[in-house]
Amino acid sequence: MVRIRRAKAKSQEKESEVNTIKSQQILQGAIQVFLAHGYAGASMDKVAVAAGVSKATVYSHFQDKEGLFKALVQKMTQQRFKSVFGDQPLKGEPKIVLSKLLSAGLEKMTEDSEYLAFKRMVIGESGRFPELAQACVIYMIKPVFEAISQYLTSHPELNLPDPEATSRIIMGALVHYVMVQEMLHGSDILPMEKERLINGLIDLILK
Amino acid sequence: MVRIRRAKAKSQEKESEVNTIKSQQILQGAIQVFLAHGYAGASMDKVAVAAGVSKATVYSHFQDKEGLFKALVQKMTQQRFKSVFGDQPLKGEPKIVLSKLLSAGLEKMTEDSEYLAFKRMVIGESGRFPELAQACVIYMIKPVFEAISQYLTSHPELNLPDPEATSRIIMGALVHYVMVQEMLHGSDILPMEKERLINGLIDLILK
DNA sequence: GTCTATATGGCGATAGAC
DNA sequence: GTCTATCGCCATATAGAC
Repeated sequence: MVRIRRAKAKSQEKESEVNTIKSQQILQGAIQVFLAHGYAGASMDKVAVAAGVSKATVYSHFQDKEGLFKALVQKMTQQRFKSVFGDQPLKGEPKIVLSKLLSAGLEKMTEDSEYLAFKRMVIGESGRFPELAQACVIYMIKPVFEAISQYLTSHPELNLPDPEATSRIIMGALVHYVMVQEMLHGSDILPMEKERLINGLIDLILK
Repeated sequence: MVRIRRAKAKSQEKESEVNTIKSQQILQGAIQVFLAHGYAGASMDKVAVAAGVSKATVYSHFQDKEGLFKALVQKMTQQRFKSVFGDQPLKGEPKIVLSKLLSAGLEKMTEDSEYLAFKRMVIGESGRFPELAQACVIYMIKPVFEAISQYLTSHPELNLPDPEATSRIIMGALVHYVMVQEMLHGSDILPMEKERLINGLIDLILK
């Protein structure tokens, strides 16, 4: 896993070519393979086939397997945030805004199987690739946390003693629900309608 | 990954020998290796070395790599539940009981690095081993959910319209907190004291 | 730049000695 | 039952032709 590099290795890619069509084509193939098999289970042969190029071409665009993996994760983390949260500024009456926001978020997370596979992989590899896990926190989790916190803080009529803690609770409830129902395949074992979770949350907040 | 078995393969182990000292010794070595490297990254050679036996001995106790992995996960899921939840029947004044329960649970989860590694692995492999993920739901998540639900339900003075949803919210807040701070190494990026989360939760519930 | 072909090594699994 | 030795395969990574 950890490997010696020539001194002064240039971050992880060949820099000048990161955004060529071929590079994107390879990354696209790599996404399929890594999401399906995980880091260790993904082979550079499969990536090459999925991308429609030869294995040597993969190595000419990315330094090695680890570099390809890191480029892949960084790319996905950044392109994910846009879709999870619309660019809505979060304004309006709390009960309605929260209700819409939470159900939209839940729907997005449960429907999007690529998102599920991505989260699985990042969590699974978070012990061996801590920087990638942190990138996920910075680019996906933190922005959502800050948006919700800001909204809650700007509504003092909610009487929340700690809006940031509340924001964490909201995110936790949603993400954990998706984790149990979808990622861990628990929907038959511990069934619960999405609406119950959302209403339960809103009740607690507005009560 | 999926492999053909002789017809009538006996579940996954050699049954009569599951609880021999050698089997436990092998499982102990396997735990170290699988938790450190994940399923695909773990090799039977490493397991044999970690267990202090030869590779052939590993194969004489477990049918193959997949069988060993499944035995390992089942063993860990079951031995975990005891420790996460003391056998306390959850009685007493809500504010105190909840406060103690939540902080004890958080402490256990954040401190126990083996628990973190185990969750990482189960989630990471949940796409390729759905039955193992479900075992985790049945033996670890469901009992906790039911204990909390039962406690909340038995305290109608809390005025909770949906104690089961509330139970989910509590678990979600705690588990997600641990996931962000510890598993994803986010404690420097999104810092928050445990007490703030717990107090935030209790405020919402008792409010 | 991209290919085919290959080197080098580790992997899962088993045979056969004891 | 447990070991050592080995088989056959697939992995990462690169050399060299075009």
